[in-house]
Amino acid sequence: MEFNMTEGYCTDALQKFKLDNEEFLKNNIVLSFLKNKDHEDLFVTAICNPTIENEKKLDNAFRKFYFHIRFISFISTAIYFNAVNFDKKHRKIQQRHPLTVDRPLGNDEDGTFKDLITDEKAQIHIDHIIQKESILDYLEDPQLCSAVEKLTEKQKEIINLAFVNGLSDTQIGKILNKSQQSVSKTRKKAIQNIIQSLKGGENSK
DNA sequence: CCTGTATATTCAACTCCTAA
DNA sequence: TTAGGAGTTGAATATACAGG
Repeated sequence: MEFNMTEGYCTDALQKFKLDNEEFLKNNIVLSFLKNKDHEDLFVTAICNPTIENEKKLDNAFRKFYFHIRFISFISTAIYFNAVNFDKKHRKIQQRHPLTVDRPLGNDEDGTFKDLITDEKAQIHIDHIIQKESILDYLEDPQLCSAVEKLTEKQKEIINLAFVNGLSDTQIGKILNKSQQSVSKTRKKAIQNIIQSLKGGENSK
């Protein structure tokens, strides 16, 4: 670390400081701070003329500089993790809702990608549609429908079995391979969530 | 009153997701 | 990367109620 010694009048003081604070002057933040000409001047002045005012000026300059560094570091970390989270979320959505395959194949060929794919899971079984009743089929109130739609898949499944099929907690537990207590709790939680949603809807009016 | 059944509650442990 | 919140679970226990 070489200081600006054009002042010349306190070379000894600066040399002494350098010797006494070797480790301190190797610190990256300190080095970075002193790279700025104004900071270096403040630093040299504070050593050559160590009045309270000069030290205060140096302190304030360092505080500002340090805040700036921390702020940039925070923003940079936040951007990084947001990017990671966004990527994770995006991949997940893509996994859950595969991209449309309706795009034309191009290359002068007729048809789309879906014409080339046979996916058993994508087959629509009319029996399933007819048999699989949902509680939503029985609800007319849009707010209530929206509240039910907000529930987790587990909660919706249990609500359906309990209120559409009229099964007991124990029976539902057997079907879903869960304990009766677990079913009871999830059902109750679902109802609480519905009430909460409805209350929220009312408040927002 | 006792017993059996259904349901509710409490607690600790766990996973998953989100925000920082 | 990590802390914290929400959701879920099973075990243990409590409560309600019908029937003998």
